[in-house]
Amino acid sequence: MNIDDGVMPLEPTETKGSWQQDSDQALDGIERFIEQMGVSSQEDGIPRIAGRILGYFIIYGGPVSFAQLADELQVSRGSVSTNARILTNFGFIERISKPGDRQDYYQLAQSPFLKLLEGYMEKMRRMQEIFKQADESIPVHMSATHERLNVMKRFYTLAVESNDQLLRQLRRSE
Amino acid sequence: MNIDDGVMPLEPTETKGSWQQDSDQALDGIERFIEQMGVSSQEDGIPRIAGRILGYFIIYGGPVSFAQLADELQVSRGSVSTNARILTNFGFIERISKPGDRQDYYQLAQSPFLKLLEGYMEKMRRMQEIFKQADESIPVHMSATHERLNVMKRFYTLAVESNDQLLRQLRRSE
DNA sequence: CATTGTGTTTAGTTGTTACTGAACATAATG
DNA sequence: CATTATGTTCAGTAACAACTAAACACAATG
Repeated sequence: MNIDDGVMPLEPTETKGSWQQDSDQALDGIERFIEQMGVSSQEDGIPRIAGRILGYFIIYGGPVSFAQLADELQVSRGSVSTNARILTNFGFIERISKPGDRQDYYQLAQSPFLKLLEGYMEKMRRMQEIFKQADESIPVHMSATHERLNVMKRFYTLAVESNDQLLRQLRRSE
Repeated sequence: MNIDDGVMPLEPTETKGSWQQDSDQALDGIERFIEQMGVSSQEDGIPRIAGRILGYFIIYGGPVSFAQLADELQVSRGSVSTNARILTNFGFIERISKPGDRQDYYQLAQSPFLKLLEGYMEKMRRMQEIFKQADESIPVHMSATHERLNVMKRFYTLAVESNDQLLRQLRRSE
C-alpha cells in the first residue's frame, strides 16, 4: 500500500530513465500494457486516454508531473487536464503538490481497485432501485411481471451482498 | 398490419391488452422502466434500443412477435433486427418459432442475469490476463511495478472467485 | 507591472455509433 | 408465377464523444 514512501521531491520509483536502458522488448511490453489499458477502459465507456494514463501510473506509480504525462503519452495538455480529472473523480489517482514547485503532480491512489469495486456496486444499487420502483408502480394483477422483477431485484441484492463481502476482505488484507 | 389478433396461437404471460385498462400511472411506470433500462444499458455500452427491448421483455415476458416489438417500441424493423440479435447473442432473449406462423417470436431467456454475470466475469478474466502478461514482460528490477501489478492481479483473482461463488449460489436457487 | 509558466476552457475537427428508410432476399400464398 | 409477408442488410444521416490547438485565466517571478 505504500505508494512510494520516498516521494523525495523529484524521484519517482521508476522513471522513464530507468527503463530506457532495458531491452526494446521490455519497452514494448510496457507500451503494450498501457495501450491495452486504454482499449479496455474505452470498452467500459471511459476515454481511452484516461485508461492509458491509469496504465502509466500502474507502471510508474508516480509522482509524475502534468507536463511529463502530456509528453510521455503524446497527448495535448487539454487531454491531460480533462482525463486526469476523470481519474481523480473516480479516485484512481490523486493530485499532489510539491513545495517550491508550481507544477501539479499526480500519483496512483492507495487502492484504485477498491474504488473500482465501489463504483460497480453503486451501479448495481441503482439497478436495484430501478427494479424496485418498477415493482411498486405496476398493477398487482400482473403477477408474472412482479415475479420477474423480484427475481431481478433478488439477483442484485445477492450481488451487492457478495461484493460487499469481497470489499471487506480486500480492505482487511490491505 | 394487425398484431393483436395475430397473436392468438399462444398466450403471452401478459399482453398489452391486459394493462390497457389500467390507470395511466401504471402505464407511465412501465414506460418509465423501459426507458430507464434503455438509458442504463446505454451507460454500459449497449445500444439504447437493445435495453428498451430487454425492459419490454422483463415486463411482458413474451413470446412477442418481431412486428409487435417494432410497433410498440416505435422503432424501425431494421433496429429490431439488429438489436434483437445483440440481445440474443448476449443470451438475454431467445428466438422461438410458432408452428404455422411465419413470424419470428422472442421471449426472455431463463436467467438473463446469469448471462450478465458471466459476461462480467469474462471481462475480469481478460483484465487478469492483461496484468499477467504485463507482469511477465517487465524487467525484474522494477520491483515496485511488479508489486502493483500483482496487487491488481490478486484483486481480479479474488473478484472472479467471489463472483464464481455467487454464480453457483444463483444457479442453485434457480 | 510585464513576463513567464502553468492548468483550464472552448471551438472546431474527426471519428464512431445508433438509427432509419429503402433495397434486398426468401419463403409462403393465391 | 405473381404477390405478399417477413426479416436482413446496407447506405446515409444525425448525434455524440474524444481529442487537439488555441485562447484564456491566474499566479509566481524578475
